[in-house]
Amino acid sequence: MYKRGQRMQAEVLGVLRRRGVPISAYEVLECLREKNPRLSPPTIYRALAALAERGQAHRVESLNAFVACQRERHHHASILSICGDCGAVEENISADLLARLSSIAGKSGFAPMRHVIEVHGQCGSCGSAEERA
Amino acid sequence: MYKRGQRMQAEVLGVLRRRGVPISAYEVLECLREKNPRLSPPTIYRALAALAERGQAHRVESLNAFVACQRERHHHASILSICGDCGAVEENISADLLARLSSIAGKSGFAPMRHVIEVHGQCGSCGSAEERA
DNA sequence: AGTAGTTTTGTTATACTATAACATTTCTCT
DNA sequence: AGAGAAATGTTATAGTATAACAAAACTACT
Repeated sequence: MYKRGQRMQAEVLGVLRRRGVPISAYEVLECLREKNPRLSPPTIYRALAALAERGQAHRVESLNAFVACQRERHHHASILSICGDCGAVEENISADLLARLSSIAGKSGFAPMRHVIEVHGQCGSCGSAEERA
Repeated sequence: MYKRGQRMQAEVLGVLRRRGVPISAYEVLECLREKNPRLSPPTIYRALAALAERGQAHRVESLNAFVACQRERHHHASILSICGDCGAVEENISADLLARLSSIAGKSGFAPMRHVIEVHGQCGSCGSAEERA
């Protein structure tokens, strides 16, 4: 039986880390149900929300999925590069790009609060694998 | 009764334009059902997919919603600034930012195909409205 | 320790988003 | 006109997310 709070969040983060690629909240749920069949969606979503808030996991908006943070805990917006072939995600941070983005968005008085930057494409290894074929 | 294809897409685009702010596929559906109660989700999703493909509408990934393109039809990635207060969206295009983003993502051999850039915050008018209060 | 009040977590149910699969219609070409 | 291809309509269901309330745990105070 699970303890609460931090413990649940640690379990969820563990699943995200083991998988490496973004997975849906329901995939997390299935994994953890193997040990505790009574778990329900809100429990998972709450843990995911807490992890995302603390920067330990990120929600991938364009996939409706979640992934463990690859860097140390941070509160900067990530640039997520998502491979459509293998699902791998690479995480980058660029204060410069963020500043430019804020400046573009802010031209007409807009005050940015949260940045969503996701790039879909093909990762290096899938690209070279395709070349060889 | 509606004719097919282009006609349906025009109806959907009309709804998106009248609303101005991003709305869900189901909100579009409800609007159009006033005239044709037999419409179903796949019809709307197909029209939205066609519009998005041609750059006449954009999917807002972080809202699971759709909005009419504010500029002339284009195939560049948009920078969408989304006001959390009023829901208004402003659309910007910056080849420079896109190039920088591609370069960051491409550092490790990643080949970008589609860019998702969304900024949540507060728009100019909601900001000044708040000041006055 | 007891207990009233607050916050967190568990539970149930349901709402919202999206698409698979197949039937029907329309189009195009001969 | 009729065969084949493409687009659309229809039914059903899969997948994502949260509202609302119940129960448990924690806190601060006596």
